[in-house]
Amino acid sequence: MDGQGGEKLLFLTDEQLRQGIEAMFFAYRGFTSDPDRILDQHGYGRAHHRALHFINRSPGTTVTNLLAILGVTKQSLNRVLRTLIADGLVEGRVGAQDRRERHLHLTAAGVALESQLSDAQQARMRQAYRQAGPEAVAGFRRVLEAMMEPEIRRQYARLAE
Amino acid sequence: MDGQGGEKLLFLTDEQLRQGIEAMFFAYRGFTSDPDRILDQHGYGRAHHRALHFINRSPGTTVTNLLAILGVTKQSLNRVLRTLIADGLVEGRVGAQDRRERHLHLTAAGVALESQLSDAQQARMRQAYRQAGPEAVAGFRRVLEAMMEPEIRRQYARLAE
DNA sequence: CTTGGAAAGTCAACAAGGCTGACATAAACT
DNA sequence: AGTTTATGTCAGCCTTGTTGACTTTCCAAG
Repeated sequence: MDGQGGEKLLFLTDEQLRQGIEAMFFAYRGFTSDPDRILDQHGYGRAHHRALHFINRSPGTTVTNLLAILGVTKQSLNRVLRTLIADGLVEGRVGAQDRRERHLHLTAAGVALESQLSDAQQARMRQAYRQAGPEAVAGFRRVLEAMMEPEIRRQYARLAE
Repeated sequence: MDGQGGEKLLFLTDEQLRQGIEAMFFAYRGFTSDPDRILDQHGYGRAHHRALHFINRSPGTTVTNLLAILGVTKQSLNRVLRTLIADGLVEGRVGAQDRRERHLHLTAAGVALESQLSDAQQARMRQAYRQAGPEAVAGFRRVLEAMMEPEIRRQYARLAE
């Protein structure tokens, strides 16, 4: 089912794969460049952006949840979270049922910065989507999903619910 | 040409863009995970991989060329290049016409490691391409290209020649 | 033939953001 | 009462990015 089942798949030459790899590399740079500039002005880095993004996405999420999504150690995340809380962008509320948990929320200031970052990144994404067309977008999403680790893909799908 | 030319483009909701952003983030993690594991065993990092990749791609390229492609400072690149040369994976040949330039080449050992990294990354890419199908791949590429900085897109196109 | 400037390399210092390991505390569970 | 879980924190290390200053080499133009 592979030898000739891949009628159109014969085009998967070494060179094509290599170009796909390079496209990912260069595109990811573009993808992060706008938020990076904004973060820089505020003295933050990409790690802060990621935390803000996912707290905004799932308000009330716990630290453990966030660790699983971000795939970093708690020490690494804590360093970032500590500064965001100290700067009044994030709030950690003690859990109602389980009081060990901290439920993370953005403050008004946190929402403001997240929006600014999000707007910049979304603007580029929108431009790319428009330029490529709706069918390209569907393909883009399918390939990206197929590229994720299965475990991560599940979390990704859960977020999109 | 934009106001209503986007018949199908009305679907660009905030939520869709957000999912695209998350897909990029998670997919990039998958994209780098296999090479990362191999690099770790050799005591190298992603920066070494990038250097090996582009030297392999454009044998005889100069340090300045590489700097432009990688978008880092020469000090940063030099540190990586120095270890690769010391470890006998890369060779820097003095330029024939302009003897200030170093023309970079992989040694046999360099080619071996690059292949190992490349094979791992290509395997994932191939699997994702097959799973998503040829039309999705075309769309994937179009969106990625539209996401790059224009300057970078030109370099990307030049590489693909 | 001198001099300006480009290409390359090096040293030092610093920061972000990963990591490990060890340990503390509070709360929940058994 | 004892164990497990969630979180936080200290200390230290690594990679990989940065800036700034400086040197060496060497081409090319005056």
